Amino acid sequence: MLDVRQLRTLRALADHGTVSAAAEALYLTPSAVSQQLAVLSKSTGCELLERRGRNVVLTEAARVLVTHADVVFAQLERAQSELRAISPVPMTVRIAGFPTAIMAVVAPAMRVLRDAHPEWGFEVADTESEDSVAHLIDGSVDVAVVMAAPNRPLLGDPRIKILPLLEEIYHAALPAGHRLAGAEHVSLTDLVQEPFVLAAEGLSCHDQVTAICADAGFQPRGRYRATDFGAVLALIANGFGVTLLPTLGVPLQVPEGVVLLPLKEDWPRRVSLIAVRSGAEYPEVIAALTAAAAKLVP
Amino acid sequence: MLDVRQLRTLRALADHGTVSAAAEALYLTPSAVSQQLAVLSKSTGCELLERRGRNVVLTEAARVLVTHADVVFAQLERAQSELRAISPVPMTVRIAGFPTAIMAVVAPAMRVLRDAHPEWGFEVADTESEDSVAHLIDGSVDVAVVMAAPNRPLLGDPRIKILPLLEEIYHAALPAGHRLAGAEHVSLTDLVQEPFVLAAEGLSCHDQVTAICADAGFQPRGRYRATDFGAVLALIANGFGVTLLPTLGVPLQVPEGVVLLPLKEDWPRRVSLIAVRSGAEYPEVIAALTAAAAKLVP
DNA sequence: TCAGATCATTCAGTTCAGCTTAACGGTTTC
DNA sequence: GAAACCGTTAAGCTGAACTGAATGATCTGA
Repeated sequence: MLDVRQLRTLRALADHGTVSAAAEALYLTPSAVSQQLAVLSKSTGCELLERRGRNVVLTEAARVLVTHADVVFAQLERAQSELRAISPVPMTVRIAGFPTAIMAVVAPAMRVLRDAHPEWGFEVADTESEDSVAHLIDGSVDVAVVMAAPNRPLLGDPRIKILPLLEEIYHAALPAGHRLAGAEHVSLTDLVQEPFVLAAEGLSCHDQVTAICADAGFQPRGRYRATDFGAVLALIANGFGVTLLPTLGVPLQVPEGVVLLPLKEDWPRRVSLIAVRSGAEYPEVIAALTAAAAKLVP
Repeated sequence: MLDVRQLRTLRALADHGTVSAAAEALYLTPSAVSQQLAVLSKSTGCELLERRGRNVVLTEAARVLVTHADVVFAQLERAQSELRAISPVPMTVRIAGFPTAIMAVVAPAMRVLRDAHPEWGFEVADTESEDSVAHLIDGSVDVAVVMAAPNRPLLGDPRIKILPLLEEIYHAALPAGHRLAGAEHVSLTDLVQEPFVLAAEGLSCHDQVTAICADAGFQPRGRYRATDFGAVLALIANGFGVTLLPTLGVPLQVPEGVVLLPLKEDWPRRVSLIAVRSGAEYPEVIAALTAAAAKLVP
């Protein structure tokens, strides 16, 4: 019978592309990965790897096997998930999310869950969405709140189940005395010449704002950088520029000297998703997150 | 993550009822089984066994786990089955069947398969249906041709997939000079006083005939026993009694001195089934068996 | 064009998970 | 009440699976 450990190794190879990378992900040496796959190949009677230069690629047989393996993994998750619900050992939920989601959605949801299940343990990780999904797959996190993005291939992975969470619109944050501050709403085209206060490069908030501006046909000028929204707003309050804030980024108390106006356009939207491992779907956690999101964006 | 080997052990315990019996089935010591299940219990956080006197019984959690495990096993079978089809290593099909089925159905079907796939290997086991199913489950056989019977619980096992094969009627075999030998057909009630030539006790043919007679309200009298149909018919030809033969038991050449007459009643029927492991369904083999059966009983 | 870097595999040596053996306590049976 | 049986535990051992070093093949950049 097929060995699930070997299937897991094959899966890691499919994920990471090279034996070395798979080995690293599994905390093994390349040697061990190579040996495991050799045994698997022998036990199935199929060639699974094909050398392509100094690398290897999966054969058709290996791809078929990976597809089946994913179903097995999901079923094992499902079993474990159901047992966790039966088990007297208190459950520990490990949640990953991007910073604003944790503030606005995860934390309130966890409060509800803690009140309902005081014995549960909670772990929260503040990670960018790519990392969240990777942690989901390697099992170090159970539920992830991630942002939808076109270039996020892992969200199509069969091992991951995706559920919609919320959709945010953006607001423009302006200094109180700004020429546009009196309007009902602001158009992106109004902001072409404005100096922007942006998040640090590499953070998703930075990428999002620049992407939105790029879609609108300009590149945001901005000499000021700050890592969190509080700092960004403080800079804006003092007249250093403007920025775009997604709904979750709007703090409960808008600081003095900052005006938030909805965008005239309705297309720059930020879609957040819940991601869980297929089979291990934590229905209560999902329900709590969804409820918390519904309170913010009904 | 759950260990499939441990799940298999739990399954064996569920099958065999006791740790000792499960151990024997797995070619392990009871100690090993106990230890595996202890580890599984710890890793799930659930009690899986409950002592009941000097035995153990599965808890609810364990039963849930077994249900999930069966799905995993089937999926692993499915993967292996698909790879076998891709593999360049020639397939070996291991078929078990009861004696008459092998003669009448399995052998002709295998001939067709061998002509289509000269490189395939074949192994045939002549076993009673209970054993066939057991071998199917323990993996030592791939396809089994078995008889349906009310007291055959394993046919409801989720690890086994059942397909209809054929339905036989019975014939009465009489000596040529017998008082009933001239009739169109014979009723069971005509045979109440007749001496029967039966198969050896313990063989399914014996049980079937006595069961049919019991249903008709009498116990077959019979001092003569023989293990195979040829011998039975030879005894009948020499006037030692009568018997009931299912269609597959009717040899191509009815020996001189024996008359076969259809039964007037249509209810003593023998239903044969194909059994395969869920997931490993050998479609070509099934097709060949079904085709061979259709030739016999259109 | 060649040296150095990278990658997968092989082989020998080692380690530890998981087995067996042996001993024990509880339960049933005669 | 002794003997048989069953499951669990403890101790020790074995082999499957890992590591590490060596090899060959390939790619890259100077």
